[in-house]
Amino acid sequence: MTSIKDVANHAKVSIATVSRALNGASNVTEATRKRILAAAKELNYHPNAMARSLVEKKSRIFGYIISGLKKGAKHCIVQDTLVGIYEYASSIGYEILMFAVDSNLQRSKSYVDFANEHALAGVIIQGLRTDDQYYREMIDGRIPCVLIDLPADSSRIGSVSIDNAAAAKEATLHLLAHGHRNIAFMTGVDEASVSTERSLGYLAALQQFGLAIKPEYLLHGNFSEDDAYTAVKDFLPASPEVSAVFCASDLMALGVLRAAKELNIKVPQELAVIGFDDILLAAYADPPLTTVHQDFTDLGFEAARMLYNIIKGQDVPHTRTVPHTFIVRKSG
Amino acid sequence: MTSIKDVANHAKVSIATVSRALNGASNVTEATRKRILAAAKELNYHPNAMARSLVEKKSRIFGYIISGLKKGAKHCIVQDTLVGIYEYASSIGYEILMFAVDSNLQRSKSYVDFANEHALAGVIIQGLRTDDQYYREMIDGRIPCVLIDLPADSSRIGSVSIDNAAAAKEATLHLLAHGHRNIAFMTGVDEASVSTERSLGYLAALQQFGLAIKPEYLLHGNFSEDDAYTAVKDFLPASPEVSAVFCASDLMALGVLRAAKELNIKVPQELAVIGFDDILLAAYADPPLTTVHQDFTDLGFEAARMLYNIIKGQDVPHTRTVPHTFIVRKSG
DNA sequence: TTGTACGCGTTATCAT
DNA sequence: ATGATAACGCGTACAA
Repeated sequence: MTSIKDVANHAKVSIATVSRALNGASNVTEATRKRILAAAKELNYHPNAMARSLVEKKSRIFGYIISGLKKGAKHCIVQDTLVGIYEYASSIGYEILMFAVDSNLQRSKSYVDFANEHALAGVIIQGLRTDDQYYREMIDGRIPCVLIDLPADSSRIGSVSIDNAAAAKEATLHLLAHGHRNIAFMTGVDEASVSTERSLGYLAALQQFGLAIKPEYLLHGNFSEDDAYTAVKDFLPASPEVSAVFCASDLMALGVLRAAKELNIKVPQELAVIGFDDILLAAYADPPLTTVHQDFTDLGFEAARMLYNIIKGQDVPHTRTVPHTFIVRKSG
Repeated sequence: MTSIKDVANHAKVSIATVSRALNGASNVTEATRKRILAAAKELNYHPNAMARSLVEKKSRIFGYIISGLKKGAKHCIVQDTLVGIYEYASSIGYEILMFAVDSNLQRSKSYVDFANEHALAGVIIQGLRTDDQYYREMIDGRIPCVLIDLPADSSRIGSVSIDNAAAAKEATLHLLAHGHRNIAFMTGVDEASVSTERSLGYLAALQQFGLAIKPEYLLHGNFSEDDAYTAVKDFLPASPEVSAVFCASDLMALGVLRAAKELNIKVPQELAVIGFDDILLAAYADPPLTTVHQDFTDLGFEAARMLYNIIKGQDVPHTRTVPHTFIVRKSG
């Protein structure tokens, strides 16, 4: 590999001048800069990323830390988010280094160690639960973090998500506007903040209509298709007055759809079902799912952009709400 | 950050001894090794990846180079593959650095530069066309490569894929066994080797049945749902004798399904449709797609495993065929 | 404006 | 078995 030394020799200058010229320092004659740039191009010189990171004590790499990267996922959330992160990162010459937590792999190190070892410029964290074992250590550390779908509880770190509460309220209001009065809510895992937000939106809508909250209408699906299926399989026959189920994720809505089919309950005639996320399968479900669309690519892009701003010390808001869309299809 | 120096001071030895102890060199007293390990653990020491890579002239990072990472993909191929790569990589303490080509981003550098800058231990390449501008430079370079779905044309590089020809033949034979004699084939982009392989399998099956090859039955869908839709929209009405279409990808099969629905052609009664890949949507299509299942997570895992073997100089085959499954659903 | 020289944290070579 | 020290390629403080 050609190093800065080669360029220096070729351009008849010292390595210091090469470094200055290539990094846009002002104190370099235009003539020598030209010569150096030409030499660099001719030799196809590219700075060694490790050497640079070593001396700068910081790499030009973003870590993308995700929980729940596992085989056979029914949605492309990681991929879609990655597209957005990648797009922004590549626009500023940064790379993406992956880290998956809890993919039941035995890892010898935590993502905190991971981030430190590589002197990551910053990390984007997604899918983590606030009770994760390394969460606090990471966001209290010296490496800038942006969280996707987790609230930022410190001014030092960033957070991007859609307005989950508003979106959930919107969905519930849609059901209410269509005459439904006994609406069940299928929540995800309690430790995910989006679960809380979405249930808050659901409750707010009921309240707006002056409806009483029935605790027995709160179902637990753990963001899992199977768990949701199991939950409603017992619940629906026992609660015939329930005419709609709003699910905190499409996957759970799919589980509800399957249960309804087996119970011979027609959707949407006898039971309206609304999901959340608008995963790819939502539009292809039978019937197609009415749901809240969130654009994970936008989320990823905004997360990366915010991370870079934080790194550069820009004084920008550390919380960003990305627009969502309520999509009415056939299921409710 | 705690460095090797801190550990050395804490354990009252030189940094050289620490390095030896931590890297499992034999010439270290068991007593001092214990002391060093204890110190390392107490100080939560983790070697600086950049410093190590710099001196070793090779990082412990795999590059994952993909073409076609773009927003709104209808399949999770990248994500699924990543899961497999990640699983193997993390089992050997390696990380994954991403690189997307041609996502119409202006990148200042090629993936060859990318790989060199980071002194990648090796790269896994997916979705690239053999006529890609940097392809030869990359695989002729000094960095080990494993290709997914591209044939290896050199003994230095690896290649993993399913047996595309056999799978395509299997699918075509299925149609033939069900009495179809006028079977159209929707191919992908010609520069993708899987297109060639799959059309070869199609042709082999016809030949086995002593059927003539009709060039007009060869449709071009460019692996695109819309292109496939357009292609059959004209073709099907003009060729009523065609009773089956075998598509080189599920996405194209989805396009055919859409066209058939608009043309009021019943699938599978009047037209059998078979896809390829078994993307998530395949099972949810209407009717569910009969298709060839390929496990991208396996593909990724095997690619990473092979890459590591090549790096370690293991004398193993550089071509690996991962099993596929023919899945009969309702469409054909 | 340009060059010299040091340091980043590690591995490896050579003494001891 | 252990320690001192040279490299790895780069940025930068300081000297010229």
